Amino acid sequence: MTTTPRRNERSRRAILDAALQLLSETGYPDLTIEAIAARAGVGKQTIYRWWRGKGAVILEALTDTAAEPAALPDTGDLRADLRTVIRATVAEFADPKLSATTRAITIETLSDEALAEQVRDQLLRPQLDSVKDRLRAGQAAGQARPGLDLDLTVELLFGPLYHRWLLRNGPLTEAYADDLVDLAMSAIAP
Amino acid sequence: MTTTPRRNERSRRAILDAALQLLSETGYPDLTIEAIAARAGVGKQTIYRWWRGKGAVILEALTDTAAEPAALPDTGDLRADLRTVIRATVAEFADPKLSATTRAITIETLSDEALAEQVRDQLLRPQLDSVKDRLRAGQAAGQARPGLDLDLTVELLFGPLYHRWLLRNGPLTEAYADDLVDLAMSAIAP
Amino acid sequence: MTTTPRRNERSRRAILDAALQLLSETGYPDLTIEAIAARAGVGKQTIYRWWRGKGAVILEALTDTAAEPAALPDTGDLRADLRTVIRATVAEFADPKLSATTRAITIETLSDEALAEQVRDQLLRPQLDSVKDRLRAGQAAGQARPGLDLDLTVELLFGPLYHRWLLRNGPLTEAYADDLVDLAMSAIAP
Amino acid sequence: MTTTPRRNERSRRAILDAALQLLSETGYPDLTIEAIAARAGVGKQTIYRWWRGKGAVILEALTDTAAEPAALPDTGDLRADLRTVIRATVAEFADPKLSATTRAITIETLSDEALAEQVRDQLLRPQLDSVKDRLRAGQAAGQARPGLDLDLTVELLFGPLYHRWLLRNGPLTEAYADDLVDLAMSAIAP
DNA sequence: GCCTAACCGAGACGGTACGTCGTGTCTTAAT
DNA sequence: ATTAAGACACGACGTACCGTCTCGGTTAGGC
Repeated sequence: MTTTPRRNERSRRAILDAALQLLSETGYPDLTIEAIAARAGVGKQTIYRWWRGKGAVILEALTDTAAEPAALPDTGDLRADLRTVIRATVAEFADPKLSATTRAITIETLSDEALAEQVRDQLLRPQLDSVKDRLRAGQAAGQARPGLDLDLTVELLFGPLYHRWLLRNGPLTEAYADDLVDLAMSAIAP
Repeated sequence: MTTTPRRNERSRRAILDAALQLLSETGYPDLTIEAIAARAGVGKQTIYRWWRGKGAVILEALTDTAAEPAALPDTGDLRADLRTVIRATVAEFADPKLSATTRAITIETLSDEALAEQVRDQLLRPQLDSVKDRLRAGQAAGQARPGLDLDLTVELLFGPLYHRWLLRNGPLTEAYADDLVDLAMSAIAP
Repeated sequence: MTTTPRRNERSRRAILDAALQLLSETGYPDLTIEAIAARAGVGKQTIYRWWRGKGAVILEALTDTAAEPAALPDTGDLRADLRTVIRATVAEFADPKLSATTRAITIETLSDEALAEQVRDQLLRPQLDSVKDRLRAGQAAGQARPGLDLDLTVELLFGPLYHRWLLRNGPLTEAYADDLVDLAMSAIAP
Repeated sequence: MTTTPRRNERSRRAILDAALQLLSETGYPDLTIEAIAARAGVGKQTIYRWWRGKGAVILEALTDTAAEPAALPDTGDLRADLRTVIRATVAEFADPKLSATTRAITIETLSDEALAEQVRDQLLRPQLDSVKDRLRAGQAAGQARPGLDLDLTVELLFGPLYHRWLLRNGPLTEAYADDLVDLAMSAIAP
């Protein structure tokens, strides 16, 4: 029987808060463990003891805060509901403040396979799955083609969005969101 | 009359070559200016004199090497031609060796606006534009809807691909490429 | 209550030893912090943490080693005793090996006021004071004029010596030492 | 027959002037060839072509400026004349501005044998010799002992002075100068 | 008065060391 | 046993100068 780690919750919170603060202040590449420890009033060791690196800290900070599963509305109108979610995502990406954390975690993801899995499973999948569920309901309601590969379809909606955002390949506006949904819908609708 | 900067071409090549070598050996996060300079037999100052950081070096190395515009084939069959290009891109992303550089430059892109612009204009746009041209030809040939927003359509093809690759959201196989093209085509075709 | 600086004595010794070694090998101007750190198996930061520069390191190395107060003999014959000490100093200056450290610290002294004070108080003064004491005893014994300014008199003995050494203004031999003492004695004796 | 070097006098002057300026502004250890060249509006090569290093530049600047042989007065009173010259030297050393150059050249002297010789022959010896001449005249006039080693005697006068100055071993005042001369005179006078 | 070498300014180059920063580990003292 | 604090070995950072090396442009003899 393993002894439960006598972990200091006060320190944990201070570290996660400090990390998010510093992230928005200095940007991810300039974020350091040293600074987090100092800001949190915590020894560096305490961070290294419980996390594998700054990526892991940020990930926990994120999942800890935005833990809501973001259930998708079902108004009965598939196109409208997709508009709602795509518009929301576009808005989040367009806001430098909000997209900072996503950007941060995405960077780390690119060179840390293990972290990438966690991010995918804990942050990305829940979001995509809720859309997938809505699409499935749409199929049942006859608003989406029965044969659709739903995983692929979800990517058809979010992929272009991430692409434009990451590669800065164009403006992220509400009109863009609507156009994207409309184009995707022509592949989705029966 | 401004004096032409008497830059040493031999050094420039040595630096770019060394950068690409080291990139494939150690990966981007562990790539250092110091190592590039040592490998190239060059003073660090010579790198800092002409580039803003390792991101800029890699970018130039990339654009310098793969400068070919990658003209798209036009067999008359739009779907087949798109399959060709998407399959090729999937193959590139699936190969750890080849995708290392793209991954590298994408990382830097995420936190360097200026670099991002250069990457977009010199690497990304030429690729996307060639596909856009093919789509336009497809419209003329009646294989694509006349009203399509071609920029959006191109993103519809490549976005999901980047999304899956960056976020490791699924396998990158030839079958995936084909399914993606088929799904996109149902939004493209008249 | 201030926390005692938990300084690593092993590192301190390794640094001082390495510094003295390198000093005799390469000479002071070519002595670098980098080399000291490497030789000592120590991070550069550890040197910068505890010393202000290479001058300070050498000073501590010197005071740490040659901490003996060098008590002057008193045979009852003032002239003979002064000969002894001046001959010893001449011999030290004439030996390239031994004078290397003195030369080194003197260089740094010339452009570092704070260091100069430390050198004066910790290395120079003890030596001069022991001679001053001997002179005072000489006065009591009637071998030196009662009215002598002893500080000045000490400088009269050592000044010419340093002058000849620093400015390379003549040979540093035993005969020179004796002549110097004799000349000075004619100003000292009643 | 060697061709006369077609040296640019304008550049030479600019370099020497710049060197002296910078010396008084930044101090000798922070004086760089690079800065001299920039200040003088001259290529670095031009300096390296004609001098062996910053020590040599300063030396030439010094000998070029203070070329006056500084003939010693002979009022018939040896003690008074020595007071004059020692007071003047003390004053020079006490003035931070004036002593900067001497200090600079002395530093370089300590680790450059060849330069040391030049300094000794071109700057130091002329000064000492003029005092030596005065002492010789003093001997003829019966104000100095006939048997004196004049080289040693000169050092007896200047040595303590340099010692006090270099090692910062006490104040450099007019009273000090007078006391020093008086003490030395008691070794000089018959 | 022309020709042609040497000299000039400018500054890029391969290097070395600088002093700083952050890493991840280790040690200490205090809960 | 965990914590805050921070020293430690290490390695890269970006900068400053070093002394050497082209580059054109200019300048001063020798013809």
